[in-house]
Amino acid sequence: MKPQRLSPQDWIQASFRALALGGAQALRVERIARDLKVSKGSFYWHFSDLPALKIAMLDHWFGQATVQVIAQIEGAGGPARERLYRLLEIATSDLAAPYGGLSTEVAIREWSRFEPYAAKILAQVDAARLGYIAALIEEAGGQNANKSARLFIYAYDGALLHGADQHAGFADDMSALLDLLLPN
Amino acid sequence: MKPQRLSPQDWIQASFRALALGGAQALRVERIARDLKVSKGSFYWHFSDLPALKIAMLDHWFGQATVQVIAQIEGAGGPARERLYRLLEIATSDLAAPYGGLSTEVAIREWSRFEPYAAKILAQVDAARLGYIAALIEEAGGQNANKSARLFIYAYDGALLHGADQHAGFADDMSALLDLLLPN
DNA sequence: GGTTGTCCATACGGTTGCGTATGGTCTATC
DNA sequence: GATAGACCATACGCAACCGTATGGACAACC
Repeated sequence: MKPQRLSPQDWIQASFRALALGGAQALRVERIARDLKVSKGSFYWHFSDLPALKIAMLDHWFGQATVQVIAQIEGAGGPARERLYRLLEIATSDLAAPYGGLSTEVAIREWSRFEPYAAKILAQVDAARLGYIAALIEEAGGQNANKSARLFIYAYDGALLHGADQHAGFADDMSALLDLLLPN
Repeated sequence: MKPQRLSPQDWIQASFRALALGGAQALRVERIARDLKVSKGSFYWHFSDLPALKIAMLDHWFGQATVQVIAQIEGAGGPARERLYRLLEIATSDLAAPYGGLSTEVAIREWSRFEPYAAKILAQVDAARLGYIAALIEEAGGQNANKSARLFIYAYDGALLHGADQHAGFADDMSALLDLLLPN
């Protein structure tokens, strides 16, 4: 074993692992350091303190959770209805949350209940997603695009909260809802 | 001020306040003791340790979250569709969560992600609710009662997760979904 | 091959929280 | 009004964690 040589990105990645596995409460310097087989002297070299790491995590997640997903869907093109289903595919895969699966989503949402900056970032992500989905629904000819988009997002996040993404039938349930919301 | 004289129930109630305000992470002996203007010597008289308090909380919540609500609805009677809307009313009021509003629900759901006993109780609550709602939907003539009940619960809990219960239009959104799920 | 800067280990003081031990106070009961 | 039990305060040891201070290891560079 040669001596570890870490970057801030390594710390951010390990922190997302800890977040997904143990929730926001697991974001502790010494715990993540142990996971990286390194002392916390390393951490305080790369970051000024724990809040700085959290800000870096949230800023990183912001790009991951909105810009990248939307760009991926829009890049492929196709009619709105098809793009909605593709959104579903991407969301139900773990592409949108590379650091520990969909539980990252839920963890950040809990996190945001008591950490103002997390709440701020999450509000931006939610607004971006809502606007994008509402636009897709409207383009697909759905009625009450905003309300439908809200319901869809609520159901999706509620299913995540229930851990339904680990059950079979999750994708079926979501596409059934989409069929209800779009003109048959 | 005469000297405090507390019961285990007082501790449980104060603990639910702490849970709703600060999440599962706020369930600390000394914090709740401060809230009760009492030292932790009192706590360890009424409970053996912190896990014992948590178990008492969850057992208490179990009755509150299922039995009482269902009994209240069934007691009033009426056709299934009407009972579903009454369920909505009760759920959107704070009757189902007397210790700090709907955020108790969300807090327990976070809590259950890392506390096995909380997960066990929550699973029982979820199963009871799902069965009850599915039965109501079926009685009201809805198709795919189980899937519809799942979607309804997902959307409801997702809305709670988003804090939508504090926005106007929450009840409207939910009843709109119910209209989609029931035969028009 | 000495110097400089990057990256990490170790040791320290301070805080917070758990659970225990011990003693105090109030109440009921006789 | 003395006694027993219920209820609480205080003080202690222990562990986890934060942030800082200081020094060591290693590579690059001249």
